[in-house]
Amino acid sequence: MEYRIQELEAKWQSWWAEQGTYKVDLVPGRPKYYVLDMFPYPSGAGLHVGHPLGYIASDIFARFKRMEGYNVLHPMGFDAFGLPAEQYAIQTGVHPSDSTRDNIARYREQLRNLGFNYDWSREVNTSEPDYYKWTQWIFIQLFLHWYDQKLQKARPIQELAGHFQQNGTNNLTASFGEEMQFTAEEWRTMSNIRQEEVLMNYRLAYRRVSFVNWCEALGTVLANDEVKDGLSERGGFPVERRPMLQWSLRITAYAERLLHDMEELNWSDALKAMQRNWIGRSEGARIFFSISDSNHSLEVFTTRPDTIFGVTFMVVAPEHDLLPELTTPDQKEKVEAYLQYVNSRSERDRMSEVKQMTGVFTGSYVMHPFSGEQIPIWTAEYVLKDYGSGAIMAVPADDDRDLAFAEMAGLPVIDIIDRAEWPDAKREDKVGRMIHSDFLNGLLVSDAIQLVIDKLQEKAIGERKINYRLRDALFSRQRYWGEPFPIIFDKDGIPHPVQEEELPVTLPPLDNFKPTADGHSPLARARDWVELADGARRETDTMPGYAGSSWYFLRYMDADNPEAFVSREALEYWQDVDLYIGGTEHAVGHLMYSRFWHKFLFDLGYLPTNEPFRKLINQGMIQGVIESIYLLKEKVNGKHLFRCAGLAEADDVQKYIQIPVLIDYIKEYGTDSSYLDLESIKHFIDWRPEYRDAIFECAKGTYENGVFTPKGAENSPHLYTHSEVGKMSKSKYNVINPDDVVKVYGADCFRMYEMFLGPIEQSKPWDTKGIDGVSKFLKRFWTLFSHQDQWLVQQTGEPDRDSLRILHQTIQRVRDDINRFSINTCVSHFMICVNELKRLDCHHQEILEPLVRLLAPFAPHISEELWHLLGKESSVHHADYPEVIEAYLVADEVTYPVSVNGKRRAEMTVPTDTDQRRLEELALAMPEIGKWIDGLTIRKMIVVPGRMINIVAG
RNA sequence: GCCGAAGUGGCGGAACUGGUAGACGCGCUGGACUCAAAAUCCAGUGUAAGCAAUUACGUGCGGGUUCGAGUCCCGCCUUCGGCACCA
Repeated sequence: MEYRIQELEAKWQSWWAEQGTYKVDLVPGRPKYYVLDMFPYPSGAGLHVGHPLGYIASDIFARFKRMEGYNVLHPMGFDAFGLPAEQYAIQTGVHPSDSTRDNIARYREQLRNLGFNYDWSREVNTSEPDYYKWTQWIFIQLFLHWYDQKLQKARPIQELAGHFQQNGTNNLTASFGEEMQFTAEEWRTMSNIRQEEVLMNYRLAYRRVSFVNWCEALGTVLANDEVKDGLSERGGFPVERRPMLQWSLRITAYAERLLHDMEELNWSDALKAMQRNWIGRSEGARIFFSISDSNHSLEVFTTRPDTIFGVTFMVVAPEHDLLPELTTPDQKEKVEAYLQYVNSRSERDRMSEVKQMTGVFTGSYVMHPFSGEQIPIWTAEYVLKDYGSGAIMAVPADDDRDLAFAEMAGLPVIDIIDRAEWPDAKREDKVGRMIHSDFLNGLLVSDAIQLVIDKLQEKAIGERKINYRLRDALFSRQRYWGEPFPIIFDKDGIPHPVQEEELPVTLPPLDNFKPTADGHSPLARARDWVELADGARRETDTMPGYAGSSWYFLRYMDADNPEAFVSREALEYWQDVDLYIGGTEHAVGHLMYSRFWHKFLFDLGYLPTNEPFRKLINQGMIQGVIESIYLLKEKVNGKHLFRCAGLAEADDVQKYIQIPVLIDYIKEYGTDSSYLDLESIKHFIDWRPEYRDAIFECAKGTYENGVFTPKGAENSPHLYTHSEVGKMSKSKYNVINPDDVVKVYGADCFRMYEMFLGPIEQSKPWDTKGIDGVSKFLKRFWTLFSHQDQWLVQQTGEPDRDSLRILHQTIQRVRDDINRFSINTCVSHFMICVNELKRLDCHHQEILEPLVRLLAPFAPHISEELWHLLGKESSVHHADYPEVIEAYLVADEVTYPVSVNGKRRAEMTVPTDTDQRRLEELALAMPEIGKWIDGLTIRKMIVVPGRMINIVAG
């Protein structure tokens, strides 16, 4: 029997599918285990070798858990709504649902090729109406609820209306957008429209005006990272910040729980730190400064109320609501000019440019609450509208930015903290004694903070407050390929949720996917769909990419249920995700939104758990090498000129641009000396015909119009390319498809090789240098069973003790390493085991049979084949995990390193049960040791049983 | 700038709680088989000196703790990833 990889892998993949080997059902009484992968966006480029890294690890773990006796849920699906399909549709006219369907088919095939144990009967696709019906349903629930901070729980909006009816805003503990105060009487006399507006201020899904990066030329809203220097990254068109009425989700209501509940999760500290920083909780006070010559007051948030006597100016954000009112006629021109400047800058620009302070005086003043002094109000872009109250009290003596601003604007600085007693303290340490601070003088900072807040409270102009950096999530997109909102506006413009029976609200068919000229979603083109009876209209925005991915892990539990997003029965059994593996790029966004939705559904009583993912592992990225050649920016005699990397770098790289080359054409790809030869230049020209007439120059000569003119005796050019490590992406032409690797080496080999590359958390560029080692290992493993046409497995007699020891040692090591997700070292253990068994010429059934089971999670195909060749009928993947028999692990002898003063000088092999005193005697008696301790006094002997012996002499 | 992760042979990496640094694999060198090659098998392979036994040095750099440090502590350097001028 030969090891025919391709044949054998295809055979078992079909068999597993026919047998439903990986299908799972609820089995009451059997312990569950849920292993989840972050589902992919099915892009046109197909799956590349980076995707499977995490999938292989989770596949191994899921199989391992199943063999240990767990009922394992291990599903896969597709995050199928998204911008690329829509852009492809705009370019080619292919409907996003068609391209998405094709891409998914390809992904599914590629995943199948790798032998993953997904239960495909549970596949989800976020772009299918059966799925997004429930995304819409969850949105409606968010719309119909508000958050009660006192009960720390979402509650139905009717209960809030009831509260208003009875008490107005008295004793209200709701999360809200803007602060409101009214009596029950006032509520009752409000118009219906006004009441709806008020309720909108409290709903968990609500509409508000948000500033977006609007690009007129592209007719669309851009994300922060799509904007560079006030211009769109694509095309370089101007971008302005424009207010738009859009849907948002009140994730801020859950800030405290999102922060607090993280403690119990089995996530890395680094990841928790990222989420913690994102939420950004800070304790401080809100203070109201009364504005001179006005009956308004200016609210600020500060973490340092103790520094109130150091305030020398106030700053409001350029978008602050009160700014127009604060601006005096003689400052109007300056303020407006400044606003125009600010508008041209994206949020990212405003945040990244630290050095240069800008801002203008508004002309108004506030009154200091204690000294009564007049303090000027400025506006400056370093104060952000969405953080705190959008205004600060500036204390240049104790804040670097305020100081920089004061220096720029020529404003005074008042020292208020004496740190003489804490010479090493920095500002952020919050220590010191107050000076120049009236009633605070001499107090410690911490005491002063409390005293100031108390005084402010007495005067009713301030209070303690906890502030979060976290902002509400913008939930509207002006796009086609996303979930439509299940919302209808009546003729008064009041939004109403669609009746549950009418869900899903499906996307209307369209053939033009461009946004409308006035910036509305392409859905606005579908007049018949938008316009309803009685002047009612549908919402035309769609939901963002993270809508469908915020709850998909729940749908897998009960993927086809038409009655509910998931049945109670399935939830009671599967509970939550035990292990979630995915990339760090989703560390904040996706995980935060999922946790928020999960908690919300928990509040409504739909879920039994309040956190979705118990344990999380971030896999590293497998990067690619981007290969490019240097093109001289200036044409030479009207022709393009490409130069070898060596020549261009010796010249001046600024004069060149880099043109990426499809890596298939590169010789010695991924090495320092990757290059193009004659043949590859021809390929390149066929691929990019616009460079047909270009000149290619390298040290060996020049290529032009199909002719190579050598400088010396060479007959081929050797055009060195520029190589850099980066993301694998279609646009860099460096995608490596796992199918190609599988075709040559087989899926088992590919899987084990990716694991063998190193720890899963680590990022590394793809390279196949070591893959032969893994391939050889699998072949050697096979030869333990069969060589040429001979079946070697021996069924009679007892295996020898050495073989048994090796087997059980391997079982123990592999099991322990899987448990700590050290999968790369598992592969090494297997290699060592096979090497040893080969050396011992062991072919015994009692050794090989458990070994097949042990290898099954890693190399499922070869294991299944050998398992059946051993005469088994059912799948190896349903077999029990092999057990370690401790008795076999004990070796008869141990080898001790013997050190003198910590340096290893000799080795000593003794029976395992040698006692400590005897070990000391033997070590001291060794001739190799004698010469090192000669003439010295033995001060101490250190013996670590089973590990080492150290003689301390001096 | 801040936060996070990491620096170990020619390369990927191993060393779980402080205990033989370099497991395992690639590559390389030599040998066996072969007309030859591939494949396979055997041996060697951190650096330097030495015929050798052996010795010295060696985990980014500089200190420290310890019988003993890749691992712990202090100070630096470099690379990668993330980001918030957060009041």
